[in-house]
Amino acid sequence: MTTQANDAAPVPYLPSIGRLLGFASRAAVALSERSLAPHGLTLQQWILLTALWREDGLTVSQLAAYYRVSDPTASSLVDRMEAKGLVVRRRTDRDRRKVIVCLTEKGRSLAPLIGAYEPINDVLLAGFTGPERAALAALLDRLIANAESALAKAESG
Amino acid sequence: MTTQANDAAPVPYLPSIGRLLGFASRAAVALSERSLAPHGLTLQQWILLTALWREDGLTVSQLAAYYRVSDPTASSLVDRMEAKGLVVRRRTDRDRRKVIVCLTEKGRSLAPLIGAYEPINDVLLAGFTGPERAALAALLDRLIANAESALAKAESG
DNA sequence: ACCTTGTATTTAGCTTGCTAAATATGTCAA
DNA sequence: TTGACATATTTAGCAAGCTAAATACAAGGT
Repeated sequence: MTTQANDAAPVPYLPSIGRLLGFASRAAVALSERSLAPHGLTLQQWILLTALWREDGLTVSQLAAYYRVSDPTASSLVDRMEAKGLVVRRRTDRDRRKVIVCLTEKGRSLAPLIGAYEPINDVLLAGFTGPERAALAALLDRLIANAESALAKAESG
Repeated sequence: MTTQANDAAPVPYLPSIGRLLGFASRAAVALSERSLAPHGLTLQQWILLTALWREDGLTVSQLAAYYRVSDPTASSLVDRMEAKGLVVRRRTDRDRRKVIVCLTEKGRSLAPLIGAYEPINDVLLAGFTGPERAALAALLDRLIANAESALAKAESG
């Protein structure tokens, strides 16, 4: 991707929607990281913080569900956020299996960044009309539902 | 994500298009891996093979451009494909810096899988009309172009 | 010939995602 | 109460993405 003085014409793409989603997702992540890096956050850390800014003390598996990743993924994200001093883990007394994740003063102080998605959306969706933005979101929602139902079906069957 | 017996209502999502793309992309990857695993391929390996099936002997950076990933990422994908016996690396004589990636007999024998994206598309886009499929692809293309131009602009500026 | 600059790839080291398995705690029935 | 099962989290180990830096070769000017 970096060094490109190639003579040959590029191989054409197959019309695979999964590939397109991958390109779009990576590009969006790269753009988001660009805005968040000055604040010392990665996109994933920002995402978990948006949940905690609205409701502090969520459990690890609630955070995983919010971000739709596996529990181990959420757990290791929390590891790094704890190492950065953004959150602390606390065991609950009601159910000692559960670990709730609580904002530190430092984590809370970044709360104004909850609106950081807006300028990023504006760049990604530049030139999109209102109905086009709504259509894209709706189509993606349907695609996600299709994928998740297919995955769930294969699990049980 | 796995264990879900939570009492509390989930924290609502912010309308971040990047988040939505991430969900969609991960779900699509999971679904694709499901179809390819029986053939011993990951999605990423299948993607690079689709390029080689149509034009054998591409260089590492041509493969990186095709998949729109960094050169190191492509290089390590080729490492694993070589370890699996799907491809071999060969140094060119015209320019001894270049490494071309060539299919082995085993890699070539999987070529019928070049159509594997079709059933996956059908699952992801189940219930989508033809125009909706076209609209989604067009919107994603525009979003990708927006992101890449913003990234390129920031680099030079 | 030599020195600089550019190009192509790889190496090193990090984050993020996954599954499978380990650990710890809770729950319920016999 | 004890044993079996369920739930919540973490650990271990892997694949895939990135940037920065190392390596190796090419090309051009002096």
